[in-house]
Amino acid sequence: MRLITWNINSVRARLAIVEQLIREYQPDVLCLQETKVQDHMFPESFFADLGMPHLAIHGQKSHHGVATASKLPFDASHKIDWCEKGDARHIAIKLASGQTVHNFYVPAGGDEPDPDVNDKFAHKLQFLEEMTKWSAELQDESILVGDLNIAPFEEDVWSHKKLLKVVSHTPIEVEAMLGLMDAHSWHDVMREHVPMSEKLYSWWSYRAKDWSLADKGRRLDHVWTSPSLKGKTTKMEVLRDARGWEKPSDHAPVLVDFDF
DNA sequence: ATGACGTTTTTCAAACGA
Repeated sequence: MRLITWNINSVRARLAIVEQLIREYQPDVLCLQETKVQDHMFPESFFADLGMPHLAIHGQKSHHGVATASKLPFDASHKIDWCEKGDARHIAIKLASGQTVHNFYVPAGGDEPDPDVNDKFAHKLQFLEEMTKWSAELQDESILVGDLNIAPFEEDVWSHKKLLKVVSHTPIEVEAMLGLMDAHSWHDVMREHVPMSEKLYSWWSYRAKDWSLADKGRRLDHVWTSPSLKGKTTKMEVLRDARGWEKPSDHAPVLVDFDF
């Protein structure tokens, strides 16, 4: 089973590269974040024509939004309303093989890493707290993917020192993420395949003149599994090339092959 | 240190992203 997760930054604006990804990499399951489209306007037939007719979508106007597309039918889907905000940041499907795939878009958190003065950062921390409680009680064998908007480890960012006060790499967020991982003993698939001592990014700002040369990236996208699935992945690759495709997203897709 | 870019909307400016 090949799974790809990708923050697409508007699915309708990027149909051409979604098609390119599906044709070149043939995912069985494709998890998208920041689709930025209401459910009734989602390009369903576009995915069906590319061989992925089975969709679980959770969208809203303008912002956020997640969608999971599958080649094969899945058993069920559900969404969770985190922080009771009524926004679209999660969709889950249950694969025929038994595992549940949770597709997340965690709040970015704004600029100021202080929950007392920045409501967006407070929201991000509350979201992580709810995910932690949920993880502690989670029984299903699960795969958790998506844009979690935190780069937890030193080599997950281009400069640990320079980013310590930048939202996405601050100690308070990293602590929250490590607590979240601990709550279900979530297994970090990307770091299983790339040693902690090596740089590993999935996002590069649009604002850099030459994003690849400057290479000021961050690992904001993640693939985690329940501990029972540890060792069940045969390949992991950040599809960095896609960051350089025509009219790209600022995130690169992350591909993982499972042995089921 | 700043600003750089890109998408969306009852658009042509402002909010948001990270």
